[in-house]
Amino acid sequence: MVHQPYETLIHKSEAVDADAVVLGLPDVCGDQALEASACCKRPRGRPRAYDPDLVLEKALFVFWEKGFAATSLDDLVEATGVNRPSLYAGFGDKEALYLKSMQRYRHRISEQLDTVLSCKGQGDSLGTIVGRYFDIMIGTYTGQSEHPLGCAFMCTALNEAPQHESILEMLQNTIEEFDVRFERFFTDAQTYGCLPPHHDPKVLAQMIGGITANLGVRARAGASADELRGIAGNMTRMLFG
Amino acid sequence: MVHQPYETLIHKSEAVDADAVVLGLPDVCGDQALEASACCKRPRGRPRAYDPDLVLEKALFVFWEKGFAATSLDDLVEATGVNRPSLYAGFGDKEALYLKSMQRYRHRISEQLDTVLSCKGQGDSLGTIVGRYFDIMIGTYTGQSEHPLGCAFMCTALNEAPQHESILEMLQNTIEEFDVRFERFFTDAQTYGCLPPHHDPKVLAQMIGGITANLGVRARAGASADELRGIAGNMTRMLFG
DNA sequence: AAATTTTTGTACCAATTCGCACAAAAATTT
DNA sequence: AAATTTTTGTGCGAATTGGTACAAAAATTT
Repeated sequence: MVHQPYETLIHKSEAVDADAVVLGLPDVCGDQALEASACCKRPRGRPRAYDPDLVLEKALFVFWEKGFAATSLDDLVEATGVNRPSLYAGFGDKEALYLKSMQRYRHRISEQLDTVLSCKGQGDSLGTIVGRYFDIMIGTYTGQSEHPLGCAFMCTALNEAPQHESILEMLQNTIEEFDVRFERFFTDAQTYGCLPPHHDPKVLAQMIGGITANLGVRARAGASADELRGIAGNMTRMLFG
Repeated sequence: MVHQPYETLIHKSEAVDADAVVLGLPDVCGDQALEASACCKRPRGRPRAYDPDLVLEKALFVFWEKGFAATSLDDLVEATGVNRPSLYAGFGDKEALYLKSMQRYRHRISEQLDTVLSCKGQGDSLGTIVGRYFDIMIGTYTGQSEHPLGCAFMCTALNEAPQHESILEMLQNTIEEFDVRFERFFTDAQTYGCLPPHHDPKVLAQMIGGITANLGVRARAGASADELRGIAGNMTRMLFG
């Protein structure tokens, strides 16, 4: 690998790594590399040769495919191009790297939901909004690889939850965030008159969660995006007319 | 460990291992031990010192809790009390042992469903039948351990599916069996007049699958049986009024 | 009782695991 | 240019991994 600070490479990286989606996300290394990109001046020591966000993206992909336990540090080194001590210095041990990768995954989806889940009663029916939501999830469940990888949380975090307290907590937080988000969405829909008042927003939110889980499972089992869209369509039609 | 053929122990085992449910299930070792219990005569060599079904039950529990990859053979030896070469001789390698354990899990649930899922129009409403089904699933998701372990398939098989063809196939078969089973249940319900004809049995089956997945996930994240019953109740009421 | 057959249990192997020590490298600061 | 600071990269090491060889044990068969 050529020795070159990642700041000089990152502008080319979008062309070189077309499949790696680089998004602006909150700080992921507690260190100075990010401050360097936020602040004006470059930090003191030798500059990092990698882009932390890109590393997390590639690490996420490996974890997503092989699971946490079966992913070795050699796998991560090979996938990210960053050698072991640098990974440790930058992200902590394997568990910390996994958590940060998953937080990135979660945050990206969360931002996508921001753009889709807003019911202000401006003409879009609930069904079409929920349909758009499912399209996004189906996209991430099937679009990251040749073979669909399903939901990264269900497929990898569930497996580790009993053995790793931190992963369990992350899982709980994610579920909680999901629940309140959709409950709020449906209460908003009711106040804007898009949803009849006899529906219970909490129950509807749980229903959405169930359907989402179903899509994530089926994707991991090999279902195509078209199949999943069919299922999601059936569900939305059943629930919202 | 005392050297003693398991045939002399198995009758006491129900008292000794009260938590280990021993059910009659199809052959699990391709060998002769089972033929010995089916046939009259004892086979030729040294008799097995373990009960294959009990071993699978204990192995299942370890896999369920730690996942396939993180479960070591030492874990299995400790949990089952059977040493390594005997495990290999009796069940094959780690993957084969996992598959057999999961088949047992699957088969046990399948038999429980047999007793619950039969709609012949004999007074039980669809809601109560489906409610009983959810109770069974909640039982297996929360009842095997102090901490709920969730759905063994979702929590462990999903994780391994992309890396182990055989596990992926088992997962696909399980989903397929589940789907056709519930689709048939709802079509039967329609023919017996328990379900209005405007419902689509396939869509309802997918809905049940989604809710089940939701319960399995939430259990793994620590939800109590009561919480899960609340969710399941909301869902059944919403669907079957 | 000797021969045969199957399981058991010890001991081991090669490979892989995660994590780290330490010197060289690459930058800024003085 | 010397000193300082941080990252890189080689290499290692203790522990664990899945799997097996082989002799002793425990049964039936002859």
